[in-house]
Amino acid sequence: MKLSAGVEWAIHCCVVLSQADRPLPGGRLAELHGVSKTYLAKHLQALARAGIVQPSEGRDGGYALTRDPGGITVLDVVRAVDGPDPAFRCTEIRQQGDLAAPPEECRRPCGVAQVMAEAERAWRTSLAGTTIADLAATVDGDAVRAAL
Amino acid sequence: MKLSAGVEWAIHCCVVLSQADRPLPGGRLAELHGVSKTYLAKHLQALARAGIVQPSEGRDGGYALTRDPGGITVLDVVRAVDGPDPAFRCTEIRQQGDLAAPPEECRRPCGVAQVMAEAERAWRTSLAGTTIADLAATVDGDAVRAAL
DNA sequence: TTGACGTGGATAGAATATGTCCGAGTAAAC
DNA sequence: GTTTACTCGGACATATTCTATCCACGTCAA
Ligand code: FES
Ligand code: FES
Repeated sequence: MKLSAGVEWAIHCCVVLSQADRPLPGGRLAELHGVSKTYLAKHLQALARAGIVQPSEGRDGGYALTRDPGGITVLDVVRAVDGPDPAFRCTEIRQQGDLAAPPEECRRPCGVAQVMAEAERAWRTSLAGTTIADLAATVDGDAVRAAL
Repeated sequence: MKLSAGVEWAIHCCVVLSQADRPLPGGRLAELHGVSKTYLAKHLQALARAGIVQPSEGRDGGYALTRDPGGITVLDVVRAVDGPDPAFRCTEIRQQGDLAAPPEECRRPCGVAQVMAEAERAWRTSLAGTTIADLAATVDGDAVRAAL
């Protein structure tokens, strides 16, 4: 199991944006974290599609959060960047091969899939318990604002 | 985030093995589930390295569980097949770029990394709460044993 | 002796993640 | 209103990983 590296970038960008009072360009956000401008832009686009950040074009444009940092959970960002697909995908192998179960036993989802789904639910619940505002409180907000 | 498809194969194989009273060859396990023999063999080797199954070589050889199904958790199988690396890997981008935090502020792990680690802990805890024996109780054991 | 089986590595192909590029469009400045 | 600089957005390569296959070898039971 592997999570896209862009997740770390995106969350940190959201924390920085929560400290800014005006839109920040994608290139500036990349410089602040020392990462690829163009690749970060791709993830910012994903955040925009998810409705987490609002892009403004033209000169002095950039990205800004669409709502209060306390209303954006870490899960929102992770789902936007990494995609909403669950990590475990059941391919219904119980219906294939020599010991294929009859269809009437497959109305209920496979027990294995249920366990994996429950675990992912716990994972998402944990991520949803922290907001960008919570994370912003753990960093030096003054230093971030001074770097604008 | 994506989980290896071999995880599904491996868990189902462990459930089948819990119903068997003698070693089952890897090729037979593949036929039972209708999957690639050679690729499944690779995952079975991973299970063997993790000490979950015990291979027996030579004629009439095969794989058997090393301990009671009640002592093997789903997490054990997932870690064996998918690897022990955490899904989220912090690259310490807070120490890079224009707003690099000074080292004295980086003694504690980044708050973002803490949140992600806590979520993965919840995921693993959930997986560790179910054993192969629990899963075996949800399938038709008679049908499996009849297919031997 | 023989045949079946697991082990490990080497080897392709497919899918995905990562990184880069340039054009269309926009808003500010003059 | 024109110019200009700046932005986003998607299309385009590259690298890494996952998936799948094959073969040579050692092992064990019949
Ligand atoms: S058939 Fe997919 S998890 Fe059991
Ligand atoms: S620096 Fe890696 S998660 Fe914050």
